[in-house]
Amino acid sequence: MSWNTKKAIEELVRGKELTKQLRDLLTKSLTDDGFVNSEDLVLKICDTFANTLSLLTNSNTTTTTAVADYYYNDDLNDVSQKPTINITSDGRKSEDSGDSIKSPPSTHKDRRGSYKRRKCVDSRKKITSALVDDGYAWRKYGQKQILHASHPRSYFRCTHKTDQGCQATKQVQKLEDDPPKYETIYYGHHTCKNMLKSCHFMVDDSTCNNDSSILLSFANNSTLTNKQGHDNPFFSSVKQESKEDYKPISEITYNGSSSPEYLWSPHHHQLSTFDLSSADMTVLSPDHDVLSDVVDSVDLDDLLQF
DNA sequence: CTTATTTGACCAGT
DNA sequence: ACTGGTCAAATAAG
Repeated sequence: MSWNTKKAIEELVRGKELTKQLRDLLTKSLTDDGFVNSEDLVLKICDTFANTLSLLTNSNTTTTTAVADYYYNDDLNDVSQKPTINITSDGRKSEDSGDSIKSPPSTHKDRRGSYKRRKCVDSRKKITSALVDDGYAWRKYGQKQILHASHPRSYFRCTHKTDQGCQATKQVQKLEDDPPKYETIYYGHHTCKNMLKSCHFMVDDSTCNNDSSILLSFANNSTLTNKQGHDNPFFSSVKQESKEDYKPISEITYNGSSSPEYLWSPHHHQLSTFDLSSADMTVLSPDHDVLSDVVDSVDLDDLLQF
C-alpha cells in the first residue's frame, strides 16, 4: 500500500470521526423545522466515508494508488491521464500584494492599485460548467476585461479579509458560452474562522488538530431542496455570484498539492445514493471519475495539512 | 442604516 | 506602453 493510500485512509478515518461529532452536534442544535432530515443526511455522509474506506482498503493496490494520487498529486504534469484535473503549483504569492495593500500608504489618500503583481502564487484551478458556490463567503472587489478573453474576469476576496485578515482570493472567468464554461482560480488559503456560508459546516477547531477542518456540503437534493434557500435554512444564505445561476458542474480541477475542494452540485443525483453495492470496483476504474461524483456533494477543505 | 457591488483609476510587472 | 490586479468612491441592495 502506497503512502498516499495510507494517508488517504487516515484522513478518511479522521473525517468519519469528525462527521460523527457533527451528527451529534446537529441532533442537539437543530430543530426539526426546515431540517427534518438532518440526522438522516449526516448518517449518509457517515456511510459515504465508510464506503470510501471500504473501497480503498479492499481494492487492489493499483486502483487505490490511482485514487490516492488523484488526491495528493502535486505535480501538474502527472495528471495527463486525468484531463479534468488541472493542477497548478506556482509557488507563493510574492511578497506581496497583501502587504502593499494593507500598509496604509503613508499619507497619500488614493493608493488604488498600489500592489505587487501576483506572481508565483499558490493557486488551485477549477473548470466548471457553471458558477458553483464553494461555500465560502466572497466579496467581489473588481472586474476586468482581459485581453483576448471574450468575457471579463471577476475578482473576489474573502469577506473576512478585513475583520480576520483572511487572504484567500479567487478569480472567476467565463471561458465559453455554449456550453458555458467557467474557470475559477483560488489563491491563498482561508485563515478565517467563520468562513463558511450556511450550506456548509466546519467542525470546530477543538475537534481537529493542526487547524484541519472538514467541510461538508449538504447537497442531497433527494432530501433537501435548494430553491434560493426557501425550503431549507442551510441554503438560505447561499448567494449567486455575478448574477449568474449556479448550476451543475461538469468538470472540477484543483491543485492536488494543496487542498482538494469538492463542489456542490445541486442537480447531481448520484452521490446521495452512493452505496457500496452499486459502487463496486468499476467505479474506481481509471476511466471513471469517481471522485467527481463523490466530490459533488462533499466539500473537504484542508483535508491535507502540510 | 449597513453591507455588497460596480467601475474607473491607479500602479507594478513585463 | 500595455496588461492585469487592486483600490475605493459611487451606487445598489437589503
